[in-house]
Amino acid sequence: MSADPTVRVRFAPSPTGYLHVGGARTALFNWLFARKMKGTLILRIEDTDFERSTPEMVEGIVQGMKWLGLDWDEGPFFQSQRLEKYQETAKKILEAGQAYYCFCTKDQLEARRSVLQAAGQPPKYEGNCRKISRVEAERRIAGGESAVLRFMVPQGGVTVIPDAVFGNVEFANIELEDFVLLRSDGIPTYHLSVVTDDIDMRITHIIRGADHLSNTPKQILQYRALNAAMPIFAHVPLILGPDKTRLSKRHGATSVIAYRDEGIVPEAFRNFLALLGWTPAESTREVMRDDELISAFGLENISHSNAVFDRDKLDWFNTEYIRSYPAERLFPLIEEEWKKANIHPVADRQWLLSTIDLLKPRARNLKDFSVAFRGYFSDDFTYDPAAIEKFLKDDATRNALSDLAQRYAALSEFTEQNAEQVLRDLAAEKGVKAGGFINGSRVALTGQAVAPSLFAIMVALGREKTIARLQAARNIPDPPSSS
RNA sequence: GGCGCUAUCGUCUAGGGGUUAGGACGGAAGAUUCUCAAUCUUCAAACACGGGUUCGAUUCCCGUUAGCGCUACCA
Repeated sequence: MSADPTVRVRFAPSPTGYLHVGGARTALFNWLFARKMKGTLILRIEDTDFERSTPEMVEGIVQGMKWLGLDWDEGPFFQSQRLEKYQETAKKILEAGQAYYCFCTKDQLEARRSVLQAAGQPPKYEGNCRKISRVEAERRIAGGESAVLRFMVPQGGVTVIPDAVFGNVEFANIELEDFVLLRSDGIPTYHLSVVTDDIDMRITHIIRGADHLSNTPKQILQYRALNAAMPIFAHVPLILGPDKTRLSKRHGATSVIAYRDEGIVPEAFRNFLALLGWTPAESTREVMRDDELISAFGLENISHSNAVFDRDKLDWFNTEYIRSYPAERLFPLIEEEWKKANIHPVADRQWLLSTIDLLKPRARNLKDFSVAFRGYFSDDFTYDPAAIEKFLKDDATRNALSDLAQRYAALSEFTEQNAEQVLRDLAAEKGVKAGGFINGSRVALTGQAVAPSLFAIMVALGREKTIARLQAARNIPDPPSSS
């Protein structure tokens, strides 16, 4: 598929207060498609359910999209501010003879539904008010009765959805009920507002979750009634939790922003999300940058089946990105983590950058730089009890580290080579393996058993801190004996 | 219940009438001995079930089962 600047797509979330994972993936696919085609991405907030929507809730969605680096070209538009448009469309459908007023009350409808259900019938609205003529309906409305406007679904035939991912999907019209277009207070339902806006905004491709597939015939019917050009539909499978049910709070974080707070790099999250339900036609490599993702993207390679959100794989992507990022790029993200952890490194930027480079091959998460690697950036760090247990529990080693510290103090030049030589000489004199001192020193210096090469650490920390921490090893409390 | 969608290792997936059914994450084992959550090597692990069609089905068709979705004056 080649660039087509007339392509117009939209991401149309309802304002729930945050951008959830499924929504983010839909937004991402729309974004990838728009960027690939050099088309236009529109952000539209579907806030016609006033009871559940507030303007502030949009902030969470915008924040999530910004974090993910998904920019849009038009909007955000708010459906709550376009109410007249929906009334106009409703009127057109009414004029076309494809809608009618319904005076049934909620209670009546509910009662009828339960009767039908009890009788084993599909609980759909039976169209009782179809027989009320328009003049009579208008007279009753003028008389103060409240009514909804329903679409008049054909009572036979099939509506087929030409879907770019699922192919042709057919629905028998008889299965559809005469759905509500306008509520009794004049507010449109979703079915009316999407169609109105998608036509008005000249949307060419509707890329959205597969949960909308079954609703699509209702929308196609409206396009026909309005004699409007049909967009291309592309329904993308849903994202499931590990138990294969729809992803929800039960499964952990559903808000995209929570992943930022958990130390995930945005590009890693985006890469992971892109590959959930889509695979590039010919690629074996999974770590893909923006431009690769964009040029490889296509509706035709979207999967037909739902995908389970795999946290382990996300963490792997995160590791890959942290490792491959230059320290410069990691720096602002890590600074955020330091701030949150109350770490204020006193060092010049160059030192910080090179230390980040030293550490990043072993990082899996941005939080590592403020937790496991805390000792590199702050003197206020703790010792991992398991590390002490493993490498630094006997007094002989601890005392030897003090000797080592003294020799380092006497050294004319403190380099990796010299530091190693001194340590190995000391071990030889004491008739023990150097490894014991190396591992013990590592724990004394960083509090961790997992770390880069010891002598690189020493030089990074500098002679002063190295000596101080080696000497402090004697005073490290023994780990609480655990069973 | 009705309608729709889906079904390849635990997970994401490639593949497709004849293949040792491929890759990635995760898992296991080994190497390294300056640690490992690093690195390298190796291994285990899948075509849901039943019928067709066919010389031959994991692949095509039908059914069953299961999962998911929709079935509102929610979106």
